[in-house]
Amino acid sequence: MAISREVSYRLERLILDGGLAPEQKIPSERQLAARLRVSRSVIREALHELQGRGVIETRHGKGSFVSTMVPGSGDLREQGPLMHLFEGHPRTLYDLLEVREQLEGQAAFLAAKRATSLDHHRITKAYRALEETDPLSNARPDHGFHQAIVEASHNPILVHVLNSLKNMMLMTVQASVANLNPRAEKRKKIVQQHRQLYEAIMAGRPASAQKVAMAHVRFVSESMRDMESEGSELIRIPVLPETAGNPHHISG
Amino acid sequence: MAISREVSYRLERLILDGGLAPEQKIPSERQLAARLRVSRSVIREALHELQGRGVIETRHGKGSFVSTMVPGSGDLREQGPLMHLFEGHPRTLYDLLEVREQLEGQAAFLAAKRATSLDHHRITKAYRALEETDPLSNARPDHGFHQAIVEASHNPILVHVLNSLKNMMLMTVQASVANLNPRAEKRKKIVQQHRQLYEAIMAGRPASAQKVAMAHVRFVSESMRDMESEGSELIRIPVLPETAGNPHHISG
DNA sequence: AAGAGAGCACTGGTCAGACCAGTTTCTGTA
DNA sequence: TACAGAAACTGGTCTGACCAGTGCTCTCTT
Repeated sequence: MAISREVSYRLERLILDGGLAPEQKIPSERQLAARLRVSRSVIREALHELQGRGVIETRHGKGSFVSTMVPGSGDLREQGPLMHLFEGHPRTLYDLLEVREQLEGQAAFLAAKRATSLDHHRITKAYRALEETDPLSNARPDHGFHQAIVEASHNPILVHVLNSLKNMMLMTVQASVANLNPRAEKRKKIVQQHRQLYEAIMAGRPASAQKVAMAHVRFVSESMRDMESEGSELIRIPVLPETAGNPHHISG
Repeated sequence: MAISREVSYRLERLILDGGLAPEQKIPSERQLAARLRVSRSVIREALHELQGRGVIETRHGKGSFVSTMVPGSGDLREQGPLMHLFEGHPRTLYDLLEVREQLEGQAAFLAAKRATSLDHHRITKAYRALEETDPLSNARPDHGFHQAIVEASHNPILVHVLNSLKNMMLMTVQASVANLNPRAEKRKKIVQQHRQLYEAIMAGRPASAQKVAMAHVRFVSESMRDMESEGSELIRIPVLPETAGNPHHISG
């Protein structure tokens, strides 16, 4: 599928499911481009599509805003501003991961319990792709692997919620960056966890799969914390006025 | 006005005013750009807008074509993205509860761990209201109690996700009904679970709180299954949107 | 002559970088 | 202190390049 279409879907889901309130400002085109790792053209085309659907409105020099009348958002509207959570607060990322730990664990549990032979096939395929790819160059296989597991849970609600959370994570800078900047020794541990998770699910050991999956997310979370506390060269997109730097040079 | 907007209007008018019939191919992007004397970017953005409005469809390598479906004639994009999940309603409810079991458990766990004295106060107040109300006449205190616990988790993401799930549940018929139609003996068990949950949180026993909360959701789920298999009459009541969680005092 | 295949000429899709045009914020002066 | 101007944002447009599907055509083989 075309990337711009994917992007527009993701943004729409984020807006409709993620509780972004009307009149809420969404990140600038350049920020979105950097975070989603696509060119600005793609972002602009996706935004124009959402504009056509009436999901957002754009004002020259100001930004793009969630439309006041978003169809189907009636129930989530009164959630109040959730967007401010994304603006530079690293805390939110860990809140996200805290929830994800639980849900990824459940997904693994259910996958080990319910996976059909077709699921097994898909998961295996994704796992092989994961093994044979240089993690530094491409994070896609990692996503594919986890996605296959989540879908093997055969719980559409779970799939949907985890998808929303993943989209939210993409809005934070650190998440993406950290995904691509694993230390060697940490990378090794992650590979091991992936293998354990794979084996537990294929062997049909729910409790074990759950435990490994939860440990995996927790490990990722802690790794990010480490990198952060080390004051390593985390690239921060300054949404807050206090850290006014230049938002360039994000792409990897 | 923005040029791309003008272009999309002109094209739409051209199509709708009879110039172009459904399934008819419209000129290529490069041709349009040359003819209207604008860059291809502008054309692409305008086309994406029309795509969002459902006026045209685009196929890679072939071109753009007028949609068979005319805009404005009530079509698919009315319903929110969540609603399609409820098409086969019965199963979805249990998927929902499956996820809730996990997250309510986590919320209870975190609440027992992180609740401040203010949280304790709120939870106690909600619990007292719960005790003193006839559950058959009003389900509000039940919501309030759980809401207070979730907010005491101090994880805004968790609060948000559980709120969304609760809103989803309210859209299913059975959920509301079952909430109001508990058998006497089941009601007794639920009261007991509430008490255990309350005590575990106030005493700061995370593991215990989690266990009880999960058992509670699971019990509710199983009760619904029982009622369903008994073939009891499902009273169809309209969903009341006001019970949707109030965004107040989400501690920060 | 008939068929298969390679190549080419389209189509849309993505990218990079530059510059223009509004808006907001910071800053140095009067 | 107040105000005007300079940054530093925002979206809007342009250019030119290249990638990726599609389908026609022409040639070479059989």
